[in-house]
Amino acid sequence: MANIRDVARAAGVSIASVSAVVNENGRVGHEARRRVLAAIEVVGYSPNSIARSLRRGRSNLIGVVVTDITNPFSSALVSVFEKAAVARGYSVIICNVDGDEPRVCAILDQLRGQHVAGILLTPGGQGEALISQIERHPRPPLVTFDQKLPGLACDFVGFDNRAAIRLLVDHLAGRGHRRIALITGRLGRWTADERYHGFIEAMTDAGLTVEPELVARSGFEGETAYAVTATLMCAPRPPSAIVAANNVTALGALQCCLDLGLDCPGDVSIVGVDDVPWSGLVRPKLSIASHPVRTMGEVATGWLIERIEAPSVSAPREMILQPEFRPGDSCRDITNVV
Amino acid sequence: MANIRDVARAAGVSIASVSAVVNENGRVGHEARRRVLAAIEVVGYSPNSIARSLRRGRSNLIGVVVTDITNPFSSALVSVFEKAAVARGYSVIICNVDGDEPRVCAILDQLRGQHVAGILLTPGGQGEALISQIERHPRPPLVTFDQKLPGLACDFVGFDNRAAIRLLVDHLAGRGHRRIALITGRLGRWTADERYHGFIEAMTDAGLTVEPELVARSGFEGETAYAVTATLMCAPRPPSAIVAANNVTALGALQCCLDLGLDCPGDVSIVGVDDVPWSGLVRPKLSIASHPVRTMGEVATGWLIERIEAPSVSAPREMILQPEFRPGDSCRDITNVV
DNA sequence: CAGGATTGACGAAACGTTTCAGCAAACCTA
DNA sequence: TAGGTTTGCTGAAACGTTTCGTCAATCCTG
Repeated sequence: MANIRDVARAAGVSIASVSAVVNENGRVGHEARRRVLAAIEVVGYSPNSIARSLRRGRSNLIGVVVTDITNPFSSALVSVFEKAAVARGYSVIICNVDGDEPRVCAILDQLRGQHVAGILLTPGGQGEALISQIERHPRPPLVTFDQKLPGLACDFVGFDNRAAIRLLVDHLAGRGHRRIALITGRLGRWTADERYHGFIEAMTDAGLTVEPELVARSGFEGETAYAVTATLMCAPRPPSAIVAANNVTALGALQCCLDLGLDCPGDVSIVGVDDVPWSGLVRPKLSIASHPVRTMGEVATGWLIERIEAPSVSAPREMILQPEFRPGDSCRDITNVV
Repeated sequence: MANIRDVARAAGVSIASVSAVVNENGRVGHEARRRVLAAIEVVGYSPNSIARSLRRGRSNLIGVVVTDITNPFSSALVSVFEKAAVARGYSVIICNVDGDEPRVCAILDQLRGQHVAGILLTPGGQGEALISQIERHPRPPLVTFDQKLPGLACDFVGFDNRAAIRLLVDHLAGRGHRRIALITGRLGRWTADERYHGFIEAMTDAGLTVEPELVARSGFEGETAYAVTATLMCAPRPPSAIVAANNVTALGALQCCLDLGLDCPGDVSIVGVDDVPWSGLVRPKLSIASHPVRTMGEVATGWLIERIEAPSVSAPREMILQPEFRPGDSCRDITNVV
């Protein structure tokens, strides 16, 4: 493949001039520029971005770390992010981690070795080892997304998890539900903790009591949600409504109820956080608190690229987006007290 | 960040020896190796992969080009691919293209400029300009996936689209359906064409006639499928069954029928190609011909890395995986001829 | 018109790695 | 022990850029 030297030779100028033309910086005369552009065309030159990265000390790669790319939440994020990054001349390296912290640390090390220009991180995991690992080394610009790492000073784009749960609880309470169950994500993660506390708060504010046996711990996957739902619904006094901590757990819960022969919303009402693209086809249609992942992705990308290109050290920013209640057909009114 | 020179100095050896230790090639004595490893630990060295790539003439990046990352088919592929690639020491650059050919060409150019080690390509688009662009330049190892580019000599991992449609048509015909509609993807693409021809063949073999007004052209998106389904079902003599060309179109068709107040399978049977992860929650559960995307992804990754690491020019390979029929609740028997 | 400022172009030094040729020492083999 | 082979290690040359300092030529300005 033709390199900058070939172009210089063909144009009869120095390689420094070619570089100046290509990068549109430095001073180049009119005639020289013309000859360089022509030569580029002739020899079919395109800059070697590896050499450029080496010289510049950083690449044009941005790493995006997600916990599960097959979750529609992640793929929506990647989709938004990739588009915005490419439009600004960056390429996106995707790193899938299964949520365990050592793996995330290893990935971050690897990204550092690649000298990526920036990192968008959806942490997953508790965060302690991660934070210390992040703070130990100098690091490229970093924006954390969705999962907050408390105590780490960096930009964060997130979601008001408490408000989301509150919307759901209020809706159920308003329709007369009193025995409301919660299926949480793995506690210890910021989002799961927030949602858990949001549940406690909202229940208390609504004058309802949180019954410990109605708080079920699940992972973020549909399978575990399915299992805990079975336990919930087969208990002597099952709840009249279930609040699921995220999109996939809501679906798992719904599937479990259907498989148990229960009618939703007849026998049990189910609500969840986070929309999914095909939600219109799930019957009954779930009532949800929407999670504006696309907007969040756009903000995060903008912030990250801003930090990459203008690395003036300004204070970490934080943006928390608000949920919106979207009613479906998965809740019913409770008129007579159970 | 510490570089190889720092390690050499700390260990009291030459940088060539450090390199030999790090890459586990070359001859290094026992004592020297020990000192190098210790020094690496002390100075906190991790190799600069940009410099390495420059010297080696290629990076450890693999590009994966998909047409729509939010389609579960794509994200399953990316998930499988990323895992396998990372396990072998590669990183994955993700490139989302919206299906138009010039964009794919531009992306390929860019990947070439990045000196990626290999490319996994899910073409999208007709292919003529693409093929000529691919063949014009020297290119890194390339495996095409799902969409075949007829005439391009490179590895291909695909799916027996004709057989998939045949399974569906045979199933419907076996249950007495005679007026069977087809919703195709965009014709001109290999997969869509294959499915179209598979439909014609299977119908003919089953002794059924293909009625032109029952062959509807749609894009690959749920929205367009929704629209053409409306046209199909509102016609004077609607079909008793619909064969949808892919996962998303099947969902679009189903949604349309439900919205029209039709019962599925009571009023119309619907079948589709390709599974989706949440299919268990769509009611009625669709009968489908499964698309083994995970297996396909594993084969493709293996082939690509094989070509990267042992670039002996062997003949292009081709692997076509077979569908499997998975019955759901979206079909009924037709006993009395309509 | 003298002197300084600006412009246009260039050579060469980095960036951090891999790898090849070379060299001394140690090791065989007959 | 002489000759050749193997072993362990090293210096230096690339890979293709960007960028800095230098320099001549041209341009102002008073």
